[in-house]
Amino acid sequence: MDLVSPRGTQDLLPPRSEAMLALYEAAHRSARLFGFRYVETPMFEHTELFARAAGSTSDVVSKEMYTFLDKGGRSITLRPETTASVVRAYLSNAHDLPLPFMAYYVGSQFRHGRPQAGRLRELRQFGVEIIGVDGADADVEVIALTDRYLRERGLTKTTLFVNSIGDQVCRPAYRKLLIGHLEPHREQLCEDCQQRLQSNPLRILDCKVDGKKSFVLDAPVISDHLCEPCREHLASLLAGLDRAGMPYEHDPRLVRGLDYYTRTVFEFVSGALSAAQATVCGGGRYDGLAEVLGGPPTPGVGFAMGLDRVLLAMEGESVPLPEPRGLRCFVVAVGEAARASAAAFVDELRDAGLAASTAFEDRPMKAQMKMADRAQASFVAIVGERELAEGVITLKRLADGIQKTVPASDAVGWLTRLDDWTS
RNA sequence: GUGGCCGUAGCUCAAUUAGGUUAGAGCACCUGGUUGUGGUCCAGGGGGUUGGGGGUUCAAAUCCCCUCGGUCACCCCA
Repeated sequence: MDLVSPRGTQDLLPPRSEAMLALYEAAHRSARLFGFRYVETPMFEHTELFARAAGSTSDVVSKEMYTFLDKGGRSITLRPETTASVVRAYLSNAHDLPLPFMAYYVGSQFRHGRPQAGRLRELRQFGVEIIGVDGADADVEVIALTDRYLRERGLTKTTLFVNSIGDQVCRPAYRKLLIGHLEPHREQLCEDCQQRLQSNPLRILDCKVDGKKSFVLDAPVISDHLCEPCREHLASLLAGLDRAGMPYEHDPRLVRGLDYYTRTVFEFVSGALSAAQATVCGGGRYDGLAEVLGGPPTPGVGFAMGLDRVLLAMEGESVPLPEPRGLRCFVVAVGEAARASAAAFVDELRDAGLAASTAFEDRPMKAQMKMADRAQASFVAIVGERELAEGVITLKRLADGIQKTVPASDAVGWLTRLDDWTS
């Protein structure tokens, strides 16, 4: 039996697992701070949901999905992203949900690509969606949440890039214009871009190979060819970011792979990660998605943040990972006879809300002290024959070795009112 | 999914250059340094089918093939 986890997955163990947990907890705090409500959607969906939402030409759909037939013969896909699920869930429950619907989620996504650092087959994401608002203030709000979250994690080397990719009105027209500009140079394009000329010409602008060629640099950019409503939306977004004091770069070549994006697109890119996987968070507006899924026209905007990458970026910037709080007190029982009293004291501590633990077996005191140390306990309580005889408990603060013997009845108090230890 | 690099104890590595006796070290882990005190120090100990399979050879960690995994770039995205 091979004991390694499947390709592209990882076991998160202490202390890294606890750093990830801290990211989850912070995600909940941040989202709720902005008024988002927690949602859970299924880890798998009917394949059709993702196929319709993302567009069958996108890479995510054409080659990265974990798709299988269930025992009823249905085509099922492990979620590669969650926006489509949230919108589906919204549409099917719209009659009793408030508008705007502000939802957030935290969880795993699955994409079958070739793994490398910062690109896993099971990846953890934190995301939010605002459904039902078409004004740019909603866009500013989700960006502000991301910005705050990343800053509070201690990241300083991230840059926000924004752009507008137009809507159903101006994008097709721009697309035609762009193809017209590039068509005469077809022969000079790389193999990929010759394909993209029909499938996704906007991508050619940020192609690693062709992006620097003069006829590509001269190509028209979408932000110069937006329709009036889209132009206003972009202006309003940028004004909002300025007002909120968030630095950004307007990158007219920033594009998005999923078909449902309209108008606003944005990315937070970390300078602490290798360039190919440096996007820590991506998002944008998807005003066309609800209709694609068969619902009424419903605007939406959101982001998805890759928490595995956030963790890597923190490590890359040498941000100290949040220290998990250890035990308040490890209770050492000296001798078999003391174990019952020790167990009772542990229970008393837990009743008082203090994390406490003790050895599961009668072990030498030295070994128990070592256990306390490794449990990162702040204090050790010693319960032995002497203590039992006198009705006291010996407390030791591990950081400096200061030790006090106190009445057993007040021991919990000593471990609660830590200011008594200032001596 | 395409191409390059890599794969020795839990971790970081040595031994691979021209195949040659029981594959080493540091850190980590466990146990001791007597009778009630962790984190330091000292001593000892456990742990490796050299990712796996096949081949060449008297002999393979070392050479060849396949495979699995990691990593970097691409595709694309978080």
